[in-house]
Order: sequence, then C-alpha cells, then structure tokens
Amino acid sequence: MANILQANCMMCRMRSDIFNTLNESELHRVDDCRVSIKYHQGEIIFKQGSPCHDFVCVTSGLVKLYLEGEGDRRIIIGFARPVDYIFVPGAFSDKRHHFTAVACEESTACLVEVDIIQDLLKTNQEFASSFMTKVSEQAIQLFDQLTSFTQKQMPGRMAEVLICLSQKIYQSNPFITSLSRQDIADMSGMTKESAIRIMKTFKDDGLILAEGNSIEILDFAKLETISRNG
Amino acid sequence: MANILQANCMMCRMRSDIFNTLNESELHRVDDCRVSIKYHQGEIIFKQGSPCHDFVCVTSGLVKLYLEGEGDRRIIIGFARPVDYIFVPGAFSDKRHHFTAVACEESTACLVEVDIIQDLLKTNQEFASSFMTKVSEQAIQLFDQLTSFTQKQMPGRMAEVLICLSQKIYQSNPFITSLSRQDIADMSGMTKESAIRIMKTFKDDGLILAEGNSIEILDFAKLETISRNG
DNA sequence: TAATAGTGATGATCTATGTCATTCAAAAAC
DNA sequence: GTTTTTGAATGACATAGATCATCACTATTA
Repeated sequence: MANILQANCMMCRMRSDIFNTLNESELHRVDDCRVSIKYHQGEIIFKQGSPCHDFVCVTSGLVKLYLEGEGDRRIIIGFARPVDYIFVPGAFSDKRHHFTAVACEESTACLVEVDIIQDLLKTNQEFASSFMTKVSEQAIQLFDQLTSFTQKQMPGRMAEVLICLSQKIYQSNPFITSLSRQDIADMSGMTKESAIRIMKTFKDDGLILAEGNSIEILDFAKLETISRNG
Repeated sequence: MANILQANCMMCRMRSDIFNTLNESELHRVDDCRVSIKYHQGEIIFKQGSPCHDFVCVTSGLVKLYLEGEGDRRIIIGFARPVDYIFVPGAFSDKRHHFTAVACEESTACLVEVDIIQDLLKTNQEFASSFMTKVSEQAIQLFDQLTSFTQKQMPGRMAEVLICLSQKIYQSNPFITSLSRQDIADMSGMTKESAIRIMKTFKDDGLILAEGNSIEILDFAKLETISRNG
C-alpha cells in the first residue's frame, strides 16, 4: 500500500486491487494504523503457530509462504509479490498463523491490524466479495498442489514449477531468481538432491538452461507435456 | 435443511448453523428456491469440472468429496455429514466445481441456487462472517492434508485416517462404515493394496480390529504416536 | 592467508511403495 | 442352484525417490 513515493494508502498506486472497493474514509482508517516495514533476505515476516495480529500486504520484493513439517521439511504453498496481500485463514478461526512467511529478497510490506480489516469486511460487502474470491482461488490452487504432489512424479512436478516460476512469479524468460535449489525442491515436493538431478536431466535434454541463479526455458511445449503427463 | 418432519427451512431443526444468522424473510427466500433431493449410494451430487449452480447442504447420510486426478486416481479431501453445507470455491471464481461429491450411502441434500446465497452474503454480514470462518477452517485442513501426504509415510497417514474416522466422521468406536478400502486408501493417499497391507499390520499388532465394514480402534494412544511420528 | 560455512553437484545405496497377478469370499444375477 | 460379479486379501517384483557421503566452488569471517 505504501511505496517510496506515496506515504499513504489514499494515493498509493502500489496498493492491492481489493482496496479499490473502499471509500475515502475507509482508506483513512486503514492508513491510520498502517505500518510499513522493510525485511532483509531470509527474514521471517510471520511464523507458523504464532498469533496473527496483522494483515500483511507485500509492496516490494518477493515473499515465500511455506508449511513447516517435522524435521525441517518445508512445503512452499505460494508466493506474495507486489501487490499481493497474504490471506491468513487463521484470522477467521483460531487466530494463529498456519504457515510461515519469509522474505526471499529485500522486501517491504505494509501491516494493518486484522481487526480493522475484519470490520471492513463486515461493513463493506464489495470488499468482502473480492476477498471471498481471493480466498477461493487460493483454495483451488491448494487442490491443484495436492493433486500434483500425490499423483505426479518428480519430472512432472519440476516441469510444473519451472513453468510457474517463469510465467507467474517472474513473468520473464530467462529469469533471475533469488530462490535456492532447496526452495525449488520445496515447491515441488522433493529433496534438494532430487531437484538438482531432475534439473540436470532437463538441461541434458535441452529443455532448459540453468546457470546459477539464471534459468531459461528453451522448450516450453515439451515441458508442458511432461508436466501434464506426470 | 429439510427432513422428514419439517418441510421448510424456517422450522427445520436439521439446518446448518450458519442459517441461524438469517432472519425470517431471508430464510423464506432460501426456502422458496430450495429443492430437497435423495441420492442413492454411489450417486454423484456434483462433478468436478461441471458448472456450479447450486449450493448443497447435506441433510442425511454421508457424502464424500474428492479430487479427480489423471487415470482414475482420487484424493478424498473431506466429507459432508448432516448438517454440513459444502463450500464450493468455484462459486466465487470460475463458476466450476473443483471437486466431485458422491453419496457414500443413502443421502439427502437440500439444493439452493448459489445466487441466493451470494446475495445473502452481501446483505447479511453475520452470515458472511460465519461463512468466512468455515472457508478458513477448510483451508487449514487442506494445509494439514498436504503436509501429511508429503511428509508422513503410509503407517502415519493410515493411523491419522483411522483416528479421524472414529473421532470426527462416525464419532464412535467401534464404527460401521460404508467406505470401501479404496475410499480409505483415497483418504490416506495410497493404493488400495497398500491400505489393506497397513491395516493388516495394525491388526497383527493389536492396534485395531477390522472385520469387513466394522472397525474398532483398540490402542488409541499407540495409533496417535504412529500418526505423529509419520 | 587461512579457515569456516553455505550451496550446488554427483554417485552409491536402500527402501517405501506402486504395479501386476492371483486367490478367496460374498453378494448379485440369471 | 449355478454363474457372474465385486471387493478384500496377499505375494512377487520393479522402481521412484530418499538418504548418505563426498567434492567443488563461493563467500564470509578470523
């Protein structure tokens, strides 16, 4: 909601679309309790299990959202980029975070008290409606991830992840990523070693080009076939 | 919302809690377009991919909800029992069903046009709020399932499923189930053969007693340990 | 400059789990 | 009463993918 140029929600061009449904006075209420915070790479924005006080909207950088399992195992369930707000289901049930959010690179976010947002959801039905849409889309994405993780095998999952990175997250090809191989593994539900191995076979087959942080997809069509066939 | 005794929403004692937030006239609106339908075992209530016209509330029986993957593979993501309504995320995005609902046994359900429900969500904020809570809880459950499927191995997943069946779905021990071994496998993310094998080891170890449709948990504590340790 | 740590890469195992084939029992159909 | 069908059970086998160990390369710190 805030960026370097605009220090308030009303004029902010970085703000999430859902705020367009708010009127001037509602925006003022949000702005009054808004805090903009800068995070360094690797810093935790909020942690799974902790109480959720704030509604988070990412205004710059890239934030990864992951589930923490037993023994350091992680599953990345999504990312938040400018200008995404992070839907926290715990805000409506047990007031706890159910996943962890970490800055993948230098990032800024605006924090707003959840109470304010929940009040707005009650008084502004258009706002509530766009919120419901967002929540629903996230649920649908989770369905896809569950299906993919349990029914596809590694090459299919990796192909899916690479396409997602290029098309949705970075929207460029080639793309420079701040994600480690471990992160890519966490996105595709496998160990780091397996991720590296699969990427190597893709490289050997001329499907991609991967050199450190730079990844380029050479054969989109074939990758999509692999992704579809599991 | 309707049962044998009460043929309208206003007097219905079977109706879902969320309808308690509606006033008389709102309930009348729901009742006016309500249709109560009886399903036989195995019948599809709605199918993944099809357009979603109706909001479904289960009034008797048991309904399984599953994702359909490639090649007949299924993942059961939950059940609806009296009196649960089924949250359909597609209703708020692409107007398509993203999972399939099938009656596990003789079941009845009330169908209400989604438009009516969406109108109510806009005009009655208390109704919307209880709806949001429900949606959030479902998302959290999906997180747990994703973690379990990718990080636990078969005995852990099976233990989890058996405890869930006894405590949440049937709320009795022993319990008689209308679910097949395939269904139990679909709940725990494994093949039917593996499910049968794991259940056999549980039987041999004296943790459960399984005889056809009847399942009894003998050692809850140990099952929970297995479930936790993956 | 050396030392330490973090990440990427790769090979050698090991095992959890899927696949396939078969048997058996019970129920349903004829 | 026999035949057919359906679901449960079990064994043999194959393999995807985890685990473990090692090594190379940077980047940071002493």
